[in-house]
Amino acid sequence: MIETKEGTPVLPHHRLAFDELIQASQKACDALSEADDGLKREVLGHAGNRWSLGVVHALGVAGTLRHADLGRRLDGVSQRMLTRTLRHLERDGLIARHDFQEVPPRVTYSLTDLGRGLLTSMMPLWSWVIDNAPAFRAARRAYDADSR
Amino acid sequence: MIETKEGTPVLPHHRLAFDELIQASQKACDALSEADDGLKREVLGHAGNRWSLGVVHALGVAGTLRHADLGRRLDGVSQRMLTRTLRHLERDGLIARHDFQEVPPRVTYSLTDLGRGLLTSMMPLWSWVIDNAPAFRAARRAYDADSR
DNA sequence: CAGCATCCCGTTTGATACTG
DNA sequence: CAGTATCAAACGGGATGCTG
Repeated sequence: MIETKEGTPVLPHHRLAFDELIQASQKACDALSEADDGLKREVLGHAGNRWSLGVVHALGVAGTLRHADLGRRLDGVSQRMLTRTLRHLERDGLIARHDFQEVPPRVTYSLTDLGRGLLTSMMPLWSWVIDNAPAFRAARRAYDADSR
Repeated sequence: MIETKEGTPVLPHHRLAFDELIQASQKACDALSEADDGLKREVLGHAGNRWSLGVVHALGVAGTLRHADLGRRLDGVSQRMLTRTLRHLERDGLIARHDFQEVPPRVTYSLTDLGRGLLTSMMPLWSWVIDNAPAFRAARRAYDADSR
């Protein structure tokens, strides 16, 4: 069983600065719930997707890339999953697909303004994950050690 | 086929402010790749999880909640999925579980500092999604109309 | 080159019933 | 009350082969 550990700080009451952020978060959630609850996870779902963030990031850095270029930059991706990912991102308006209608085929992908917005909005979260990577690993170890 | 539409602004070159953010993103990605590439998606994967964000948010607002309380606040969740979600969040050190060892059973959950950090770091992304929800729906409609 | 079709596997999610 | 057990369905992800 997992108990509250002395090393894990669990404050009985919130800090004031955090409370303000919670208020904003509450408002944000309510606004989303009214509009479309599914949309939230659908958009944020790209974060949990294995390749989506890699594609968005690669396009952000390179500007415009072809299918094969992306496949080379994303280590281990199959054509099938790359195509699927690109379709999903395109469907959500995050990337733009440009088919030159040539033979041999030439298709390029680039970020839309929406895609750039997502990338920039992800930045704080991104850096937070990096800063707290050690904390995550420590939590994992503690959990695994405890459940043994 | 989906072509680049006139209504979808696709800049051939990047804007300067965006470029700087990309630089930072590049650095962030490199830092993560060196450390542990899997960790990134694993942590961010909570965003794509159906109930994780709801749990984190509910605990952020309420402070401390019991299993049944959470079940009531998350509309449509089954006990099974709630338990699974709580275990995953606990394993990653985002929430703390406190078992009072009483009869009848009493178990409470609350955010750890790490969980609070995630919630606050998600805020910019959160509000961005809300601001751009109409744009997403428009993109969806355009895509669906085009692929018909 | 871009990407679709097919088959396959493991995970996620859920409904229902049961337990300490 | 706070779970666990079980079964079934949906989805994500990958390997391979084929097409315009």
